Amino acid sequence: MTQLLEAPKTSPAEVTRLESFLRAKNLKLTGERRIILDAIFRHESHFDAETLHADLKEAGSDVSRATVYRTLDLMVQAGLVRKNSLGSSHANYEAARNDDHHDHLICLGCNHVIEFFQPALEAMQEQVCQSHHFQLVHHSLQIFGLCPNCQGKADESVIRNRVAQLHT
Amino acid sequence: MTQLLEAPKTSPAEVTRLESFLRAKNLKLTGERRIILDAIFRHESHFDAETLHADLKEAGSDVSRATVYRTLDLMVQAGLVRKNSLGSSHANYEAARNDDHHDHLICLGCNHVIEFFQPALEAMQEQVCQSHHFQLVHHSLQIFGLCPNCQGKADESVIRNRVAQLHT
DNA sequence: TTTTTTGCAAATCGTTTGCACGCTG
DNA sequence: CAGCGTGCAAACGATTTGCAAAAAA
Repeated sequence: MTQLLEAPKTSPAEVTRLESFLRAKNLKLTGERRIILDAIFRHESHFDAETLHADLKEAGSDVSRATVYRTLDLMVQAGLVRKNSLGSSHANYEAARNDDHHDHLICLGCNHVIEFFQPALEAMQEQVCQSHHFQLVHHSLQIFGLCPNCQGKADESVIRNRVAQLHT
Repeated sequence: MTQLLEAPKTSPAEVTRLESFLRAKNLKLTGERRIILDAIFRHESHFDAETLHADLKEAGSDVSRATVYRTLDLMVQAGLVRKNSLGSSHANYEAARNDDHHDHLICLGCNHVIEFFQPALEAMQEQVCQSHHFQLVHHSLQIFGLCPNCQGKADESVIRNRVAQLHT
């Protein structure tokens, strides 16, 4: 929730990771890539390409929208960023700080996102795959509903409608 | 509007369900809506708006694309159709034949979709919600990987790339 | 008749791309 | 210097919308 306006300081670990990814692919570490990586890791939570682009502009870095998209893509490939939709029709991203895989609870009332990790759930998915002789590569679990704050307050029909429009 | 000539046979149950939904909302049962409902339930599996529109055209029913989209939306609200993305950037739909909720295994090699239902998995999601005082309304679980046929055959880097592009 | 629906085409939204120029290795 | 990267603006694909004409209640 805290918006950091100061102190960029991307952890050196991330820069290093990006560097080796780029080197391995004969790609270059440009100023724009540094700046974007930095802006990404300044976000505490989820963000989208538009927001990121706005952030950069506000910070005085006029990186083009095209470059933002291209770079986000690159970061995803490098494993530095994760991409989710969270039910919306446009992509959302989050910095991959550790290797902390998690799933999401998404509030249909206020759009608040809660992250959770449940090993038993993961294990059971593995099991499902095994029983179908299916080789698991990736999975996405999104749970939509109402956070404690929004329970009772939300209009039933509005919620129904939102559910019908979800892009999941 | 044009009439279908061959063995439509939407189960009367579906028509009835649509009728009562429409009546409850003071909406009208038009020829287009009948025809589209019919086309939807003729699909065994998943389909998208474009495909459905093409089907209709091929069958001689020239329903406009706009109406297809509008009607799919309506059907989702009526609970007659379910909407998923299956990882793609456009919406996919499937007729809701019973109340058979299920999740999906999606092959990154051939796009084959396998449906599964695992009660224990559902229960565990309920549990996660409870522990977060979160009121579950809807959930979406998609597992991406390789079906038995595609295992071994798929190019590692191609798969990696597809995963990065998933819209989930 | 009154109200909802349709078709059309234009508009939107998020994202991608071709190209000429600029920068990194 | 050879490529890769960037900005720009135009292109894109999926979906939505305003409006006048057409159909249902």
